[in-house]
Amino acid sequence: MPVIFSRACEYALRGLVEMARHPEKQFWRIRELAEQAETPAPFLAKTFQSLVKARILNSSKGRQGGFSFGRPVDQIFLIDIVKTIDGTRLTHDCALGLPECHDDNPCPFHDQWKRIRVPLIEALSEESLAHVSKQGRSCTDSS
Amino acid sequence: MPVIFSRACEYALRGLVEMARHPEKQFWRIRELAEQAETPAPFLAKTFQSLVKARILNSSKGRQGGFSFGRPVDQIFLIDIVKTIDGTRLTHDCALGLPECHDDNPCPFHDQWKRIRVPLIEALSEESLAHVSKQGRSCTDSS
DNA sequence: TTTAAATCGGATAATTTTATCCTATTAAAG
DNA sequence: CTTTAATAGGATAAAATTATCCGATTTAAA
Repeated sequence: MPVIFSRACEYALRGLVEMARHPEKQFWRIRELAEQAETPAPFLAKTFQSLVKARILNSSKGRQGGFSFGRPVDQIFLIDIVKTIDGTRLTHDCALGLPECHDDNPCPFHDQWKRIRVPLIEALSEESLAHVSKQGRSCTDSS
Repeated sequence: MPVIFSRACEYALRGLVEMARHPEKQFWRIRELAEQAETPAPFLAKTFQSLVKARILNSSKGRQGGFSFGRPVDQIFLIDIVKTIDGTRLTHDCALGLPECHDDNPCPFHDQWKRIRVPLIEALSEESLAHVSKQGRSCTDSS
């Protein structure tokens, strides 16, 4: 198991950050991007289809085609990407897997998880691709 | 995918909480416990083997056998259970899946994830089974 | 007009996780 | 001593996720 995001989501985030780090590039071909982000190209391609449907990315077929952002990177937030690919499990579901767990019928870990989940949602909602892409290092940067 | 713990870990936590809620019971048979915790019995049994190895549980074979706690429930912390079953991925690994990501070579999401992960580790380290089992409701309680 | 190069999307394969099964071992009850 | 009932652990099955493949479609260059 991955850490908190699915592999698909990890790969998408890595790819999108890589794109955001190179604003001079208009269109990214999936194979080049996958190489930079160190992700399996066909899997990243599949995942990007969802992001196109969600209007986070534009795609253009044919020669000179590729992917570009659907809107400015300071208007794309991590929560948009995570929800598109992983859905709402991280933001809505019970940490112990109990479907009937809600605020008015809490599982034993409900309050503790809520204290973690709420700041996590806030962080994902506030962090734009523009900001995140300026943090840390690129996958393929030498340390 | 589950939320943050693996299914195995979700089931273990639910089973252990159920046990802790009934201190009058000396030994739990796996089938009865699985029923109470609403988990698949053979899978819970497998998972409990790890907890026995980790000395969190005792087991006793044969007639009248079953599982009991390896130490007082106020000395068993959620982090012990999570680490036994899910290992250190939640506490150690990079949220973007990059193996080379560390404090001195951070991925773009490293700091944000750290701000979530550290309180999560603290919560898991401070919450004993004794405390958690007094929170919320049992799986099979009616609301 | 033809060719080359890109995504799209359905099908399939591989891997991991989840779930079950069965025999062996153990211990208490009869 | 035999039977019964429990866990241990290896083998297997099922399901979900991850990964790949290939033909169809699209677009620009030759």
